[in-house]
Amino acid sequence: MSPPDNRGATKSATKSAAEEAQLTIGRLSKRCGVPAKTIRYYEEVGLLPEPRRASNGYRYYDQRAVHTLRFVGRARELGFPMEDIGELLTLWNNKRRKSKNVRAITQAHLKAIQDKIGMLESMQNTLQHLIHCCHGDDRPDCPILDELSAKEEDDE
Amino acid sequence: MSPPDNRGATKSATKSAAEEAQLTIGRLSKRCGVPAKTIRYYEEVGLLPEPRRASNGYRYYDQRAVHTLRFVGRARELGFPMEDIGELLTLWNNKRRKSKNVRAITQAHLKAIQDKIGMLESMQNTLQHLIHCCHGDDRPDCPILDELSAKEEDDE
DNA sequence: CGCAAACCTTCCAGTGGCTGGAAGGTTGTA
DNA sequence: TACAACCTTCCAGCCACTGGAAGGTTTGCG
Repeated sequence: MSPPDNRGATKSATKSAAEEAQLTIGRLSKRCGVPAKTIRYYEEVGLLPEPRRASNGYRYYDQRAVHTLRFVGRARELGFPMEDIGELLTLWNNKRRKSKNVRAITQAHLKAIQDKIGMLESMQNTLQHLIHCCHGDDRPDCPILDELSAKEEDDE
Repeated sequence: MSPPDNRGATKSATKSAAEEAQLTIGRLSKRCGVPAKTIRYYEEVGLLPEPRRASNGYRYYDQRAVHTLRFVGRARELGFPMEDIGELLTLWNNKRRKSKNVRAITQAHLKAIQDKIGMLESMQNTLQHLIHCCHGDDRPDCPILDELSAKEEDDE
């Protein structure tokens, strides 16, 4: 039932750096800025490997897990979908990778981002125009509603 | 078991325009550019009123439904969330509305859009920089992966 | 008139990326 | 020894659909 080793090594500098501090999920969470729930979720969907379990069932993580989770966290911040991140992790762990594969994933993701920006900017332009046209007072006349309910010619 | 009235009035100009052509969900779908599945969904979540049902169980829609669904469709194209659209519909149907209420909803939505654009542009900038730095060849060295795995100082 | 294609119906499940909460066991601290 | 603060699993929900199964109805054509 006892936790295995020096997981509380944060304050003691006596332990050598080579001895890996084992982290509970809560500590890993704080270190990487990723909620514990999310870490479990990443594990469940196969993005993160299953960590060692102590006899009490607790997950214990090593330093490598910290790096991996930070990698995932940063990739998520850049908006990469989980599927991409899985591939990026594989490439990251493969010393014989070709950087063009990494680049291709990134390029495709960038394009997806740009497409989204384009759509949002189109919405933005229309909305700004509508807001500009609307008096925004106590009267009912409203170009915004007029635009939303505008008739358009329909064939068929 | 017989459909109620002149739902096939598309070709005959003999019927007066005042007589409302009743549309099946499929026809309404085509007229408004919204999938039938989505129309049922909108009804289910209360965004659209329940239409008349013929004795065979089919939904039949009148001209008013066409206008409403187009309104919803356009609002969705502008990215309004369903909750907002519900409020916009209510205001649209209220002749004593105040246009400032419409404007406020639109303004808040615009801000949400702009926030999203800001985040995406930040991602875009980083991604462009990374892609620019990466050779994208057959060698493993990759600034993109370097960036994602960059160490940062951690307290605690 | 018969038959197949094209409709329509309901219900259930899945998408992405978490997030909240319940119910229960374990650990750390005063 | 009490109790907070962890940890565990499992289930449900978010948004706005979308897909598919299983079954009934209508339409168009030979």
